[in-house]
Amino acid sequence: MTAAARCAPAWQLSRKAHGKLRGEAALTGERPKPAPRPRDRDGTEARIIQAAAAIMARDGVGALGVNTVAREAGVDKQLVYRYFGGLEGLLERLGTDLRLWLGDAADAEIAGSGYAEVITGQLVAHLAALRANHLVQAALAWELVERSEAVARLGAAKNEAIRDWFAQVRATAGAPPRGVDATAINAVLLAGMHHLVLRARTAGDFAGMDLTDPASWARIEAAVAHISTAMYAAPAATIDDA
Amino acid sequence: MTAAARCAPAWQLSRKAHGKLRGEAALTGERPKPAPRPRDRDGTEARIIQAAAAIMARDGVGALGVNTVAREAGVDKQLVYRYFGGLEGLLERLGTDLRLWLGDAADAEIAGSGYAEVITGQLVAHLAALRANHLVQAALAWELVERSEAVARLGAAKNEAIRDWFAQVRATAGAPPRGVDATAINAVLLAGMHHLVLRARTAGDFAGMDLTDPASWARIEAAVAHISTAMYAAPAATIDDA
DNA sequence: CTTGCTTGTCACCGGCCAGTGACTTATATG
DNA sequence: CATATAAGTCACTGGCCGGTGACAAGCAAG
Repeated sequence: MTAAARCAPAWQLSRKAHGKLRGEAALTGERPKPAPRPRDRDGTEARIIQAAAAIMARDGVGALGVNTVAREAGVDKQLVYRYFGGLEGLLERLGTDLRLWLGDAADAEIAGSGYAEVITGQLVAHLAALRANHLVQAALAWELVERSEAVARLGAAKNEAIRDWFAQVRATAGAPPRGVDATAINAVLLAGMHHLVLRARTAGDFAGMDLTDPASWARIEAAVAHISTAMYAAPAATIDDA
Repeated sequence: MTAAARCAPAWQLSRKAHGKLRGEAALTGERPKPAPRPRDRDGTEARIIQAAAAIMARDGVGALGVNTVAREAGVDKQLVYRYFGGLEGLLERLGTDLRLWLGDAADAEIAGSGYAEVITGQLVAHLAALRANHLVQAALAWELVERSEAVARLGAAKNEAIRDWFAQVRATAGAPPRGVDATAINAVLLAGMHHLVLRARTAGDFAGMDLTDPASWARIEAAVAHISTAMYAAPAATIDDA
C-alpha cells in the first residue's frame, strides 16, 4: 500500500506442504494449453504502465491496485511485483511519465508583450491543457486526498515543472508591476482553475456555475483573463501593499 | 475504499473463548461478564455519528467504512445497519449535520458599503471559516474524488447554502458593477480559496506558496481582497465584455 | 407472570485484495 | 549439446470488509 505498508510484519506461518503438483493435471485430463503470452519484457512493462494510467484517468486513484492494474493489463500481478517492486514502484515510474505529460501541458508558447499579456496567455493555455488531460486531473485530485510518500514524489515533480514554468515566464515577460504580489495572485488564479477543472470531473458544478456547459468555461476563461489583465496592467503603481 | 490502509484491529479480538452457544460458558468456567454497554439508543446513535465525523476529519473519507466507524465508536457494526441502514444512511444523517456546520461557516456578518466591500469581506470570512473546519474540508475533498449518490446529496445541500449566501449578499450589497461577470469571478476566487485550503491539508504547498506558513495565508487573503476590490470597484464602467 | 419489542453482542459468509512460493517454458550462453 | 536465467503463469495464505443471521438480556405492556 502506500503509507501504511507495514501492516503485519510478524506473522509466523505454519506452512503445510503444497499438495498438488503441476504434473498432476495429466491424471485428471488433458490441459487446454493456456498459451502464455509471447515473451516481451519491455512490452509487458509498457502494458502495465499504460493500464495503470488508464485506470487512474478513468476510475480515479481509488481504483488503483495491484490486482486491478494486472487485470486491466491482462497480465499476472506477479509481474507487477517483479518489474516494479509493487504498486509503489509502479507509481513512481508512472510519475516519471506524468512529468513528461506535464511538460507537454506547459509547452504552450510563451509570447506577448509585457507581464500582463504573457501571464494571461499562459493561464488560459494552462487551463485548456489541464481540461484536456484526465490523467493529470486524477493525479491532482489524488494529491488532495492522500498523504502518502508516492504522492509527495509525484507532487515534487509537478512543483518543479511549475517552478520552471514560472522562471521561463519571468525571463520572457520580465518582473510583474511593483507592489503586486504576483506569486500569491497567480497561486489563487491557478488554484481556482485547478479546482474548477476537478469539480467538473465529478460534481459538475461549483458556486452556481454549470461546469458541464462549455459557455461556463468561456466565462471562466474570460474571468481569469480579466483578473490577470487588471492585476498586472502596467500603470499599477497606484496599488501598493507591504 | 481507497488505498489508505487500516491495520489495527487484530489485537482487539484476542478474546477467543467464544463457544458455539451463549449458555455453554457455564460448562467451561465462570464468564468474566462481558458487561454490555448500558442501553441508550440516542446516545449510541450520537456516538456513531460523532465517530464518523471524527474519522472523516482525521483520516479523510477514504477511511470511512462500517467497520471502522463501529470500531471508532466502540459499538457493534450491526447497530450501524439497524439505526442508519448502513453507511449510506449514516452519511445522509451526517450530511444533515454538515449542512448546519456549513451554515455556521456562512454566518459571517454581511456588512460594508457597496458590492466590492461586501464581497471582499465575505470572501475573507469564508476563507477563515473554511480553514478552521476540517470536516467540511474532508467533505469538499471527497466530492473531488467520488461520484456517488451520497456525494451528490451532500453537494446539493452545500450548493443550496452557497446560493442562499449569494442571494443574501446581493440583497445587502446590491448588484455588481455593470459589465462584470460577478458569478464567474466569484467562482474563480472561491474555487481558488477552496483549492488552496485543500492543498494545505495534504500537500502543504501550491505553486510556490508554502501553505504551512501563516504568512502565506496572509498574502493569499490580501491577494483575494486585492482582486475582489479591483474587480468590483465602482468606476468599472471602462471594463466591458459581452 | 408471560409476551413481545428493543438493544447490545457475536459468529459467520462470501468477496476482494496484497503478497509469496513455486512451476513451466522460452531464450541466451557456455 | 547442456544449463542458467528470466518471462509468464498459477495456487495459495492471511487479512480486512460489507453484510446477515442468530442469540442474550433489558424493558414495557397485557
